[in-house]
Amino acid sequence: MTSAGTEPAPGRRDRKKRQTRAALTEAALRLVAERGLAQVTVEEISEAADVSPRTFFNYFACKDDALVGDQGVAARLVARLAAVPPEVPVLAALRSALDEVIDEVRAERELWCLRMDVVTRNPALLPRLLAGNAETERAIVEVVAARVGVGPDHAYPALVTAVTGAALRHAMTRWAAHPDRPDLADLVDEAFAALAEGLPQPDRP
Amino acid sequence: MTSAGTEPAPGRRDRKKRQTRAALTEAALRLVAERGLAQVTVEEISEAADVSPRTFFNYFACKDDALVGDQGVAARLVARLAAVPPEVPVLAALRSALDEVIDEVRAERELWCLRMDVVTRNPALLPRLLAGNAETERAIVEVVAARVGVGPDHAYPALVTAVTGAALRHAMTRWAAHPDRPDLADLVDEAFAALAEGLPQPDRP
DNA sequence: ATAAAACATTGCAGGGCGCGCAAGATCGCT
DNA sequence: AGCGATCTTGCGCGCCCTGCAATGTTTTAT
Repeated sequence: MTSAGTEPAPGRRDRKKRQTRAALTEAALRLVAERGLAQVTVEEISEAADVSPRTFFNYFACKDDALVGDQGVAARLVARLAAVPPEVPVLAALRSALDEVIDEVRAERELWCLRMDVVTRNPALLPRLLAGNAETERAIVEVVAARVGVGPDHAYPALVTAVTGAALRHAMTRWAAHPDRPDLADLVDEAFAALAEGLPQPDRP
Repeated sequence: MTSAGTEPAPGRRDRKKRQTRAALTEAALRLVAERGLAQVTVEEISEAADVSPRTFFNYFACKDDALVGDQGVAARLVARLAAVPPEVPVLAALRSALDEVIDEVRAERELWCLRMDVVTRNPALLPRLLAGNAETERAIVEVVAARVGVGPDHAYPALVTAVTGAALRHAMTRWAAHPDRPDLADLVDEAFAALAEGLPQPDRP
């Protein structure tokens, strides 16, 4: 069956593209994790992925994108968010929609460990992680606005999007910092719970 | 030793440096606001500020830094935060410490309008605005940790820092978007109030 | 099956960025 | 005035990123 879910047909071409893209990101992450961002050139990454340096830029607009590139996660997040029943509060809905992202992290655990390692060592990359670009943020803002029943120019949707994005990135950074790697879902839950309660100060020990 | 207030002694040299730095940022902002980020070269900025292109890089590590460069705002914010009485809750303390930043924005209103204009048109710059770099964030995290009475590796300080940073950037973006430019302090207050209340959904109209 | 259209990869050329180095100018201090 | 520290500048270099045109491969249409 070729008309399975939503995709029209993979085709050899698309498969090769995905392969090449994956090879480039993996090569980039491994090399940068080893030597540091500045000590790795696009030429070396392309070499490791066995493509021409010019081809690298057919896949990624810049070197950083090979490390934190989105790969359509954002679009799926938006779709998932739109599918959550409208009566669910916004924070809970966002948290629920993140389950899919968390699953993807689980599915490619090693790669994500590498990625977070690279990101924590190059904090300039952090904001670009997961919904870091303007287009994605805008899309999420619109869906959130629709959920709460206000216009997309209202302050609330943008605030919630920015703040929850920060909370998510915080949870992922924490996940990467712990050597024993607790479940990412728990860390995200903690952060979202703190948000929903107004960031109450923890009890002094 | 001229131990007047806090500064040792301005001196002609420092004055010239400040002048040059200011000239570079202003030139950069004006040119980029006019033509767009990609259509302005470092050479043109340096030309407009009447220094050599090489000198530009003695002041800023990259082109972007001339647009969103910190100028020590972060250090003052940290100092200010440490000066807030310990019994004040963290969110209120952060909000209070931001008064100084808000005053600086007021003092250089035109420049900040330009800057926010540039930032909104180039959203990749947004995270680097006001405490966007790793060192600054780390400093704020430490002060917050000390205030709350937990270690700097506890999750809470980092979460609060990341989230309030997002809220501040949200307020500034909103400030820039409004043609009538309401008082920035009010927008920051709104955002912080929403945070403290756990981001309650607004009433549907 | 064969031809045509569509697309991916590559090399080449080039502008711009960012930095290390060393010479010259300027400033602060005694 | 003179010395040391600091700042500016020119030069050169490697790297990033893009546009263009040629080649080869996959897909589609006939």
